[in-house]
Amino acid sequence: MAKDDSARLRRVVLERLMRYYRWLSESTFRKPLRTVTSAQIAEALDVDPTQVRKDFGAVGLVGMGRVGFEVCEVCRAIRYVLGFDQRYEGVLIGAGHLGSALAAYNGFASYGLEIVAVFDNDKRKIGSKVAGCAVQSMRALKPYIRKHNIRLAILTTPAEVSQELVDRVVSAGVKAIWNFTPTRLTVPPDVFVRNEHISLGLSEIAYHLVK
Amino acid sequence: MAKDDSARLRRVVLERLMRYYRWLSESTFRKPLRTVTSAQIAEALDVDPTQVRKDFGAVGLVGMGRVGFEVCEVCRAIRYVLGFDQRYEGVLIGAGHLGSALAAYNGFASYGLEIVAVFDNDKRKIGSKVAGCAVQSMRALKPYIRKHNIRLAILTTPAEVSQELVDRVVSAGVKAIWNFTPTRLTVPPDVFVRNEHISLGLSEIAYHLVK
DNA sequence: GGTTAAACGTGATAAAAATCTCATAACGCC
DNA sequence: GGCGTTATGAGATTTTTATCACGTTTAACC
Repeated sequence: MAKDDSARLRRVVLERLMRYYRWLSESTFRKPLRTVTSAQIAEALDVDPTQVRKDFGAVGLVGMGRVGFEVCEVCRAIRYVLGFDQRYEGVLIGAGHLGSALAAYNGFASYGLEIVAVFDNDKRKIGSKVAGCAVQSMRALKPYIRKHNIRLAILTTPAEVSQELVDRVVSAGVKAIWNFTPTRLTVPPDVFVRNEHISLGLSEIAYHLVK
Repeated sequence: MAKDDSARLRRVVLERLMRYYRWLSESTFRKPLRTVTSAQIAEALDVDPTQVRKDFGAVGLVGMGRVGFEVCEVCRAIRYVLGFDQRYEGVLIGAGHLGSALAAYNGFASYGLEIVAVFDNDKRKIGSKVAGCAVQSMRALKPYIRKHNIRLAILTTPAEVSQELVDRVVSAGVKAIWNFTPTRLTVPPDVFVRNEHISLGLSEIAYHLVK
């Protein structure tokens, strides 16, 4: 059973947990397994088996000798620790290509996230629908967040305006920002920012391609 | 001057170099600086000044006491090491939302990457234009790669078909894959894969939001 | 039931990454 | 030109992350 260990989990661990979870979900979908061993997971995901056991240990999972771990229990523990079962609502700021792509991606729901509103500055976009959400004017942003108690903002705007928008949503009560903008944001210490910079990937690609 | 050090640079270093480069490019755009100190960069990007100097040292940059580093020289060295000045062509596989977003992003050119063709399975999309490229049938994929000597494939297809597509493009000569699919790909050792999994970000977001 | 093989849990170890400390060098000022 | 200030560069240290090694547990098999 997942016991609540108060020690904060590190980012690398969270990401690995996510990968275990995804693999378990889809592999059980293909062929339901009752149990799984750390070696199987390690093999499939190209990590060390010890790593898997350590990570599982960190979220309170214990396996059985000779058998391994119960798949459904592992999934449950990860869902619990990562908070996938608690629904939370996010607003999407910026209805450009990337914003639309994110809004259209319907896989978020299974991780608890629901995108409930989309905002953009472009008058031509306002009123149009993006993945079921009517695009609203930026003026509506702050009131909306206040009213619906939104805690997550997903940012896909041009870099120039991102800091200003962040200040606004933070002052409205947002506690986490998923930043797809190539900008380092300044926020109060109680606000969490996750940066997602695709262009970082280019550094590695270009480097390996040119070598 | 950027001297060619044969030691392979690690991923973290490459990514930081990219961040330095981006910041330097845009900050010189705002207000041209002739020189910059490691402390200034560190301050702006929230890293340790020593780290900056170490990274610079790794690409052969030397600074001057009391002055710092010459901006244009730093930029040049990073461009050189990361290979931004060598143009390379990539094909985009999958013209969905994310694919369109990537194709439309015109920032890649300044890092050397040009997306020269787009492929999709969906008959309704074939022939339509995505960011200036006519979407082609998947059947044309392999011949195209062969003919134009393409070395990079950007993958934004559904997870189920990604491995099969990878096998095809690799057999056609592709040497690097930028994978936006939530799948671990198997490739020969001489092919480089960079995985870009947005859903990993969700693990951290959900965790922090729920805590 | 006892034996064996397979998998776990964990403390020790190694590797990698980040940070600290400080001697050295260069510019600006008098 | 000498002196103080400031930034670099490199070695030492710490922290984090990953891997190894091994004793323990548990199901399967005779």
